[in-house]
Amino acid sequence: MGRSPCCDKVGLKKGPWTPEEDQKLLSYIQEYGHGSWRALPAKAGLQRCGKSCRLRWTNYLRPDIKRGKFSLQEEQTIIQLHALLGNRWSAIANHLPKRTDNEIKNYWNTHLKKRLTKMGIDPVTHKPKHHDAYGSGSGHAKDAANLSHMAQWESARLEAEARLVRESKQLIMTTTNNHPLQLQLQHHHQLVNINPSTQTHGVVMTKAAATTSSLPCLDVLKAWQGAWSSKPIIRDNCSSNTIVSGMNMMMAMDDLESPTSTLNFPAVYNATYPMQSLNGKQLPQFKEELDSTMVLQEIHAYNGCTDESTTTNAWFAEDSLIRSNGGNDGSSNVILPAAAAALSNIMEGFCGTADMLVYNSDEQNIAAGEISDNGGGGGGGGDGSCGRSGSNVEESRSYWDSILNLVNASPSGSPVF
DNA sequence: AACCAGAGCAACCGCCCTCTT
DNA sequence: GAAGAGGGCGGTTGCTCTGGT
Repeated sequence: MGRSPCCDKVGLKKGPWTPEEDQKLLSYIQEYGHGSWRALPAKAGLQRCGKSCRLRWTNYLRPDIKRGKFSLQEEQTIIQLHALLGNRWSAIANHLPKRTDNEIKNYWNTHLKKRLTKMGIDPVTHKPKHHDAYGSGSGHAKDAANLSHMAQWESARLEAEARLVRESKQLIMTTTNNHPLQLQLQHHHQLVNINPSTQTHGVVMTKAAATTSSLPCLDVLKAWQGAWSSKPIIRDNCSSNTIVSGMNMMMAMDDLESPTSTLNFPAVYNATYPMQSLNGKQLPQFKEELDSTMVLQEIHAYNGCTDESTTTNAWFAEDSLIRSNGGNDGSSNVILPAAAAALSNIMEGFCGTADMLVYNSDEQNIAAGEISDNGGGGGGGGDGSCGRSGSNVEESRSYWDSILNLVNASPSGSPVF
């Protein structure tokens, strides 16, 4: 395809905009709207290409733009969303009212990236640069500090991912069934069972005996396995196949890697995800694949599933799902990368890898180190050994409240949440 | 006061996607 | 279905500002 740049016409001005040009553009758009950007410059009497006009408008002249220093909350939000979304600045900008993607991108590159680097956190992966900060041998104060910082960032990421999963679930719920969702994760030779249908409260994870199950949609899962050749096993109680998914979900299990922080989903998905083609159809780009409904459709198409209620399996590790679904306890049956990712992080918290925040049932009441235990021994995360101090809990709670409020207030058409 | 280096940011470039014909 | 137009997006560039010497 390809086409020539819109600015290659001779005589078109480039470079910084003058106040006069700004005024012309502003006046024209206020009176007529921008309409076709390509046609706009001539109509507005500007010697600029349409693209330049559009950029000037969207990044600078638009009346609903807030300029100036970023607040602490905005910074935190950017970091959180960057951990989740990577360099998808426009998506991030959707959650920062009145900020442009360009501004956020610049701010990230000039401030936040450096700050994270100074903290010993890789700004790309949002992980500590020296991995053994996780290790048991990190008795040094430096490592402890890193761990603390890292836990904060990881918590941020967890929150965002969980949010994403919730939204995905809400989409899918419109198309699904009433089958209870039950999910088991093998963790260090023990199964962790998540069964929202039997729990009304909190993230419930119980260790259970290993079972064998079968699953109609095994092929899809095998594809996942190929993509992520790590060890974890995911079982689905609704059927009887053992599903082996190397999904990054499992990274949390043994090597404590986590998904989205280490890898941007889009990049990973597009570059290495072997399930690029389902039934000869391309899976949606990750940009859109957050629209889980589309993924659901693709997977159904691939599996030839005619009955959504019985053929696929949903992973919903997010608290709102797991907490009482009331009569709506149906699992939507699709494997969502985001869901798995979030689950991995919940598991990560469950395993007590850091003083991690873990969701409780009330999304506005996130407690540090708390996790509901379905009577089976919730593991290290809930024993308080890795919890924050009380004041820090409050601080974190407050922080998350603000973030969640922000995300909740996100535009409905947001491509992310 | 002059010079230099680094930071900050507006704007450009080019790729990609979607929509229209 | 193919091709082109329009626009969005992320990466990069280069100018300006600021602080240090």
